Amino acid sequence: MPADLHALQELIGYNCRRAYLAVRDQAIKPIVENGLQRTWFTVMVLLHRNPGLSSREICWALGVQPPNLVASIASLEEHGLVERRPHSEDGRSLSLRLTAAGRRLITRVEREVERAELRATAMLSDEERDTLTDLLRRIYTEPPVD
Amino acid sequence: MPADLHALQELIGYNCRRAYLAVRDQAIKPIVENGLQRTWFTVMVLLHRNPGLSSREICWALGVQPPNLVASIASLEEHGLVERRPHSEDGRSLSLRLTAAGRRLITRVEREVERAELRATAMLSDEERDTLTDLLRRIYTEPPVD
DNA sequence: TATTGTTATACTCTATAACTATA
DNA sequence: TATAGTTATAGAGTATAACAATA
Repeated sequence: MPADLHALQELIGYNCRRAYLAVRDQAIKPIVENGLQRTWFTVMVLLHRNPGLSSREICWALGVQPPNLVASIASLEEHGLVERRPHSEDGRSLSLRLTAAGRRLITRVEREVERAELRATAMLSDEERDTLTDLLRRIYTEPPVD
Repeated sequence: MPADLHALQELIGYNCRRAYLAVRDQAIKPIVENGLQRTWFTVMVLLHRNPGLSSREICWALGVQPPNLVASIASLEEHGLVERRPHSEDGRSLSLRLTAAGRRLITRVEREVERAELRATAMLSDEERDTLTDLLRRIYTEPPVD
């Protein structure tokens, strides 16, 4: 006897969360198979398009707190995927960019993650997938009333 | 100088997660203001429509592991919101249902959470909100290819 | 032998306070 | 004084192994 989930499925937060977990379960596979962690992947995608970002700028872009990025960036540097340089204008900041190895790796992983996401959402048409992405983006880019 | 988030915003998982966090930040307010935790709220909504569910059935419905529900259900019982009865047919199971106080509380909180979700998604029309909910639900109810 | 509820445990993710060095 | 990066730490959330009671 399956439970009646109707009341929960009316909640937008519940649906976002369940869909996120379903997509993540697929997308995480190529990430770990290539020796990365989820946070590393997100940081690397961001640095790929935005070389020279500081740690603080990554925090703003991803909505995470600075202390939670320290270990990830240190690991990325130890693995030779990211390098830290002194910022040219601000002695407090460190300028982050992918190494050549980092660029090679993230190019491949990004492609594999996109394929995994397509598999996880194979029940949607291309148009439905575009609609979904647009609606979701509007929720977190347009600020709430409160 | 805002970072170029274009590559991340192409990823469905990233968009689901950011939208989920934005909605959750609003929906959590009436939950904690009424002395509940997020997990308690979800369990209570489920029990409201499905009196008599066992702990294991709640795990199936919510996609969580049994050990992670033990503390929540114990707390709900201590607070007089949920009661455990021996299952009529299976001596191993415990039948869970809301108390009268639990029903009164979840009725109010559910209404307030719905209002909070509407505020968090006020930039969408009613039709767009329905479309979004439908697309998200299909992702986690229709199983992936793998 | 299998399942329910449970304990113990560990690992990840996230949040806050406080330090240091630079501005 | 304010900010960037960092340390230490604590709290959620989630996962697995193993046990007793029941099937």
